[in-house]
Amino acid sequence: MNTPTFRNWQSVQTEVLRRIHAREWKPGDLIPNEADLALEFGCARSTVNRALRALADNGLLDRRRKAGTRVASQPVAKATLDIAVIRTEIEERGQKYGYQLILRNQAIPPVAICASMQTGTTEQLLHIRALHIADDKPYALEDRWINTTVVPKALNEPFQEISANEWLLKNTPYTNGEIAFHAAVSTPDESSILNCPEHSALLVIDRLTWDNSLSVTKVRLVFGPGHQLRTIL
Amino acid sequence: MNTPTFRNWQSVQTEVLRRIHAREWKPGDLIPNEADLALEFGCARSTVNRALRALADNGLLDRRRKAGTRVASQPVAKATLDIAVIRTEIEERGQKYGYQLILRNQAIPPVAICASMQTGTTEQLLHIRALHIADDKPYALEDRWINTTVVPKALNEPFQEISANEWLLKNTPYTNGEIAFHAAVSTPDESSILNCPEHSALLVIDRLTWDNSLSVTKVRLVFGPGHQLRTIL
DNA sequence: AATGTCATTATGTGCATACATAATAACATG
DNA sequence: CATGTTATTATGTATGCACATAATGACATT
Repeated sequence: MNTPTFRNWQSVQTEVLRRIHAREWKPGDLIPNEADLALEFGCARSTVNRALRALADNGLLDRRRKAGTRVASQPVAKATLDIAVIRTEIEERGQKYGYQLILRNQAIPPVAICASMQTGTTEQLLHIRALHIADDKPYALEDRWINTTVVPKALNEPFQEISANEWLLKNTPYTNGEIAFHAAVSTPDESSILNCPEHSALLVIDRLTWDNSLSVTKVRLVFGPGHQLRTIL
Repeated sequence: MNTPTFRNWQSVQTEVLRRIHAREWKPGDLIPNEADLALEFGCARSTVNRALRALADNGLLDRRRKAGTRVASQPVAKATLDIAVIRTEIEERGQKYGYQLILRNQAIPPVAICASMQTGTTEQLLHIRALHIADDKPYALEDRWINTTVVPKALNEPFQEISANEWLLKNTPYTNGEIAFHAAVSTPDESSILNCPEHSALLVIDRLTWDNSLSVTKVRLVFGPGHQLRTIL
């Protein structure tokens, strides 16, 4: 059997994928080493390396020095959700974006917020509540605390036209963050703002971002009923 | 000022990240080309390329041939959720895993399922309902349809001990899939199985996987109240 | 048997070079 | 002036080579 030669790393990747899908290499199996594959595919080892590294990044292969490369036995599917600016998200779906500021003041947040943001319990933060609107219908309720020690410039922003969501993403650097998704029953308050029946099930996203060891902002986004987050595997 | 030399692609990446965070390079800015950066950093162009490519993969940079590399103006945060086998998920949190099969039969699915799986409306599929249990408490309800034309071997599986979730991930190849998250109010049925109050807000994951153009399985996972999906940014 | 040493091995990475490819700008031509 | 051609430029990638590094196993030593 004469194997065709694979000229680029994508085609090598495709062929390796094919073998995994066709179960020629089963989960847990050790696959040939880079040098051998390079020989077989008629390309350089670095080309094979590139292909296998990409697959390992996607969780399909486990690689360890000396131990070799094996097909992941628990093929962990990685769902990558793109968290964009809400305005962009809405506009990309061809809907009209609207925005309405509900509240903007400085206050001492509840202790739970203080604790997670690691700010003092006597420290005032900037509190913003706002509604994002798609095609004149409520889309998501944003409830945010901003650490003004870290982002003093936020104090000069009215957030009347531009949402804190958008302003912060454009103007504030951050190094890392956490994000969590869960479902919650709507409070009377949320129901009236989002114009939905009480006790609706709402998708909630909590996000907390840090600049090095200082908390920048903590935000809760409550989406209207039926909202879906989707992505491909 | 004498610039230190950067010996590896990670340190180049770190330095580029620093400049972005420090706003030396702002969103939308064009950054120097690879050759210049290589010169500045005292390394090879391929090293710079590796670093910038990695950052572009993470959505922090936009790169286009000839046009050059610029800092992403809409820094789209990418939240990567690892979707593992539920048993593993539970065990990794140090909890005891339990499993209970509720239903296993062959039936013609509702039209909505047929439509999304692109199977005929007269075609019988394998229907599985099962409960995943963490520390003796209901964790998630799995409701699944399996295309037995594609996975005939599933017909020989009792799914009494091993969940369909786990069996399929280990035994069935797939090429692509879709996944969606949303919140739903519990039905009476779900409430009793998950042992939660009626009208609880539950996190629901719908997943549909394909092997090339044939649907493999469609599954709905309904998690108990309070369940969170978390990841880091 | 337990422990330590060392050679071996497979992946990880850096570098110089070459060429491919996409996008753009400059230019020429009708 | 519009349009097509060409040169230029920055990224994309393949290759061969070298060396780094982690993990392993074989072997020796206690």
